[in-house]
Amino acid sequence: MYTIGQVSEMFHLPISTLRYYDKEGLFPDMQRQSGIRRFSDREIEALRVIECLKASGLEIKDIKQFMAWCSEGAATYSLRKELFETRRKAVEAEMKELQKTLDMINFKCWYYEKALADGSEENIIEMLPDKLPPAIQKYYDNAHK
Amino acid sequence: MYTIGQVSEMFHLPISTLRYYDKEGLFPDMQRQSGIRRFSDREIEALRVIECLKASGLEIKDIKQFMAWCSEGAATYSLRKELFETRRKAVEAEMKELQKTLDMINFKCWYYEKALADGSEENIIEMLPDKLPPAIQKYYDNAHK
DNA sequence: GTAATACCTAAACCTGACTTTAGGTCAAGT
DNA sequence: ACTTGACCTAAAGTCAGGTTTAGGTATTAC
Repeated sequence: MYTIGQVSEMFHLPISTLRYYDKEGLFPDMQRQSGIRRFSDREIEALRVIECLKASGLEIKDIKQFMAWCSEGAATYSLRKELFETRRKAVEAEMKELQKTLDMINFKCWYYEKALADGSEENIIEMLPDKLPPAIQKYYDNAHK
Repeated sequence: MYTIGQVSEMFHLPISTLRYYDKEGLFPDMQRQSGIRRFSDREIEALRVIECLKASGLEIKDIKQFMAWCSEGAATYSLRKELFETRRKAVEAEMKELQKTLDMINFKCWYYEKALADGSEENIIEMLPDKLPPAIQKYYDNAHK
């Protein structure tokens, strides 16, 4: 059992954020002792899942829905499983997007390195798109698909 | 040369967003013809870079700074290069975060699949953390590091 | 000539996720 | 007794990144 201050330190989250999560219904079963929140292992695990779902791009109101399902027991296993499968697809898509972004960034890093060495961008434009170093080719392709 | 409507279709961005970007200074050199914006190749390329920098997590006001550097010519090559190198680090970090998130999601998918097969979560808790299927082990480790 | 389109601006509005403020309770230490 | 520290609430404020609204111009289509 932990106080809000302890949980705040454990997760490096402001107390105000924990209270906000609680107000939004993310800890539907949290107990209180004369008004004071008691975070049990259940809430600690919930918080880990909250961070995961948030990082996957899920909104607070949908995390609330998930937490409500958790309170409902075995009847919602398949809903919960489907939610995580949808999250998996979303995260995989996001990672692909980020890989494309990284490709373009790498191209730009190469580009400015060349511009710095040349003192101008002129000849870089000229050498595109056929004379690119092979390692840079895909970044260019990606950036100009 | 394109009108705002054509660019809107090319990039699948609302016209209001393009005007907002312009207002925020993201197209510092855009020309107008009797009040109407003319998007040249320069602005089209700028828009590609804007999408890249946005996807990398950069804020609009910092993208504006970058676009201003582009207008200043060769004197800012190294600033621009450093910006992209910083973006590379940020994106790489974000991808690592997303991989951890994905690991936990995969664990949860496995968990609910097992819960559904068993009809209860009881025995799953019991079989943790030593008897996990090897393919799932790292997801659990990650989720409970 | 008038109606439909496509463009324009300034300013207000919106959303999600918090954070801050203002005021209050309660237990422990001095 | 009284101050300190950790907790509490409701409500207002903040911020980024847009979107919507209200009113206007300019060109083409009939």
